[in-house]
Parts: sequence; structure tokens; C-alpha cells
Amino acid sequence: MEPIPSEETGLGPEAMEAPDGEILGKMIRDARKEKGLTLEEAARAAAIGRSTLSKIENNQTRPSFEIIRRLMQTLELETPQLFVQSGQSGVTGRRDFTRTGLGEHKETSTYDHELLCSELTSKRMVPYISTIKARDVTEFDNWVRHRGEEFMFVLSGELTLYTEHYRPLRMGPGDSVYYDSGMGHGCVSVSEEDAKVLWVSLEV
Amino acid sequence: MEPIPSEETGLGPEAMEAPDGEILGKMIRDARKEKGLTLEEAARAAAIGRSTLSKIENNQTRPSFEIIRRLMQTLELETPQLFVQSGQSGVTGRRDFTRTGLGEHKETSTYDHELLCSELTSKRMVPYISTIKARDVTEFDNWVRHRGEEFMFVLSGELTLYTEHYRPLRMGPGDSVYYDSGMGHGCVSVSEEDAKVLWVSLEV
DNA sequence: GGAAAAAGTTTCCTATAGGAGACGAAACGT
DNA sequence: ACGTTTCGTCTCCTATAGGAAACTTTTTCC
Repeated sequence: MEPIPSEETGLGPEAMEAPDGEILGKMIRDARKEKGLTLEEAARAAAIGRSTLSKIENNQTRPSFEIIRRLMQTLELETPQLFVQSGQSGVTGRRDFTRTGLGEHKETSTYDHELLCSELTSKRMVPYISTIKARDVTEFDNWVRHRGEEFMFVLSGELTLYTEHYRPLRMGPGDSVYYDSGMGHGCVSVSEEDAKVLWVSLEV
Repeated sequence: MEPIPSEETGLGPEAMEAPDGEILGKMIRDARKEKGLTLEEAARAAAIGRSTLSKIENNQTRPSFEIIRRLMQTLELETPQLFVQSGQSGVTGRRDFTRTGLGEHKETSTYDHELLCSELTSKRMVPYISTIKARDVTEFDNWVRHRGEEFMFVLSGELTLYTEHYRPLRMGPGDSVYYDSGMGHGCVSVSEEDAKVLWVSLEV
């Protein structure tokens, strides 16, 4: 077995990678069994060869996109599912959430966003860690708004969450919120240091 | 559960699309242009040949699944796209993730789940904190499985994430994973103390 | 247990996917 | 205009995907 980069801050994106030789076949076989189909039946339904399907399930070939597409329809495999599992899966290693490294980085005057598991493109939720810079605020007006829902979890620091429809909410480590992100919202760090927040966003 | 029409993928109105001959190439070319990449750049980024990409874009070949997958990652193409072509808000505060009070509590031999923001009933994502009890495990077989996607973030402790299709992954505080939860998965704490994990689950 | 049938694997062959590099065609500057 | 560079296509070749059928394994039924 290959060495596992467990020590490093970044288990690489391929930490969990399995040359999808490993995964793809098992998934398809599982899906077929699930439906109680034989090789013959499944292959015919997908209009491919019996032997071809066998090889695919045993990872003895690297099937074409077209073949996979037909199998997906036949076995009623969800697309995201297939890609989530067969792609370099979304493992982002990052020892200690005070530090980050991997992932896309977007910085604004107030926030500092770090996408998690960004190498996984087809996911429906978007997780990221934000550093909220300490600053003074008397009146909040800088609303953020985007269609969907959002979950927020405070990792460190003290902050105030302003929302359009509720009164400001003081939050600390371990506190969490769930809200409709179409509602204007925004955070302000009230501690000396910056605050760290984990966000998981779901677009609608 | 609804029966899925045999012809369609069940993705929605714009879901299904024709024998890809026509459309696949165009989509990829559009996506590449969108990102302002040349054939050379895109091909290199996706680790495929320049000529191969050209042929794909011109529909002169029927690419393998693997090739398409790499291109999707590189061009950040959404899967469904490829295959087809606020009401209520709520806020919950909760101090310190070492203990919680509100929320439903579910305990099993291995896990100890604490739902977050549970008084908000209509949310689509389900966030919860789990305590994973330390224990010895030689062979993992206790798979958890549920349709959807899941994001996991380690708050404290050291644990090993077992998944059906990948090799075990050692994780520590700050590490995160995103995966299809239809794939069997499960955690084992490998530290002395129990491990704490934040999960956000999305049912499909 | 043994024969027959069914399910799955492997072999063999042909068509073609995919990469290297040649070639062509715009788009520079001088 | 002419070279030079840069982007895209085309040609050629090798490795291999995919199907038909032979072969092997498992299941079923007597």
C-alpha cells in the first residue's frame, strides 16, 4: 500500500483518490444488483455488450462516456452521485482550522473566504471557511443576499450576526445558525482577533 | 418514491438531451471559451492531449468517461448541465460545541448525534454534531448509507473515515470531506478521547 | 450427486480513442 | 511584404474499447 500523507497539513486532493478504476466498477455493479438485473438484462437494456459490462464492473476497461451515460439511464444512477464518487473525491485536508491552504481564495474588505473541497465540482452544497476581520461597526448596512439556505457555525472568535428580519445575534465558538440566505445578512467580528466561521451554503 | 420514466433521466424539464454527437462538443468548447482558455491550456490542465480535445469539441470522437470527467473538473462544468443539456428563516444560537442542550438527541453504540437548529423544521440541509466514541476496530463493516450528499468537518479528536469506495482516511481537527452519502461510510475515533464532528447532510 | 440452465468471465478480433507531431491559418510585430 | 508566434486541425500510429462467442463458474432442479 502506498504511504498515507496523514501528517501533512494537506492531505492532497487525491488523498482519497482511487483511480476510478477502483470505484466505478463497484458502483455500477452495486446499482445493477440493486435492481436485480443480470449482466445480460442490464447490458441489453443499455444496448451494450454483455462482456463489455462485465469488464466495466471488474474495472478491466476504461469505458467511453457514451457507454456510461447509457448505463446511468438504465440503472437510474444519479449523475451527481456518479461523479462525486468517481471523481477525485472531495477530501480537503487541513489540519487545524486556524490555517488553510488548499482551495480557492476570495478576499473582500470584510471577509476572507476559503472554499473547502473545491476540487469536487459537482456538489450541491458549498462549504467554506471565512475569516471575519475585526472592525468597528456602528450601523450595519452591508447586506449579503443570495437565493438559498445557509448554515453557519462559529469556530473561533466572537461575532455579531446581523439579519434583516431579526435582531442582531451575538455568537461565539460552537454557536450555529440556519437561515434563508435570501434574507439580508452579514457578520461583524466583535473580538480583538478575527473570527472564524464555517459556512455551508445551498443554492436553490 | 416515484417511478422514473424509462426514457428520461428524471432530472427535469431541460433534463434530457440527444445522442450527444451534436451537443457534447459544443458544450465543452463553450465552457472552455467561457474560461478564456486555449486548447493547449485546457488540454494541459485536464492532462489530455491537445488534439484529443480538438476532436472532442468537433465531435470527431466519442471520448471516454475518464476524459470527460477530467474536462468537467477543469472547466468546472456542472454534471446535470452536461447530461442535458424565502420565506421562512430561523436563527438558533448554541454556545460552545463541547456541549449542547437544545435539539434532538440520538444515541447509538458508536455515535451520539445532536441536531443543530432543530426547531427550524423546513430546512433542506440538516446540520448536526456527532460525538464518535473511541473504540478499537480491526475491520470496518458497519456502513451507514442514505441517499444524498454530506459534508463533514472534524472539530476535535482524531478519527478514521471508512468509505466503501476509497481507502480509509485519517482525519484530524480542521479536516473536511465531502461525499455522496449513498456510498457506505462510517467513522471510528482513533484518539484516546471521543472525536467531535460537524456534519451537514443534504437529502436528495 | 449429476445434468442442465443461467450467470459471469475470458478470449479473440476489429474499429477506434487518444497522443505526438505535422500542417494550416490567423494574428502579431518589424 | 515577410518572418514569427500562436491557435486550431489533421495525419499517423499504437494501445485498447467493445462486441461475439468460447469458456468457466454458479445455480437450479430432479
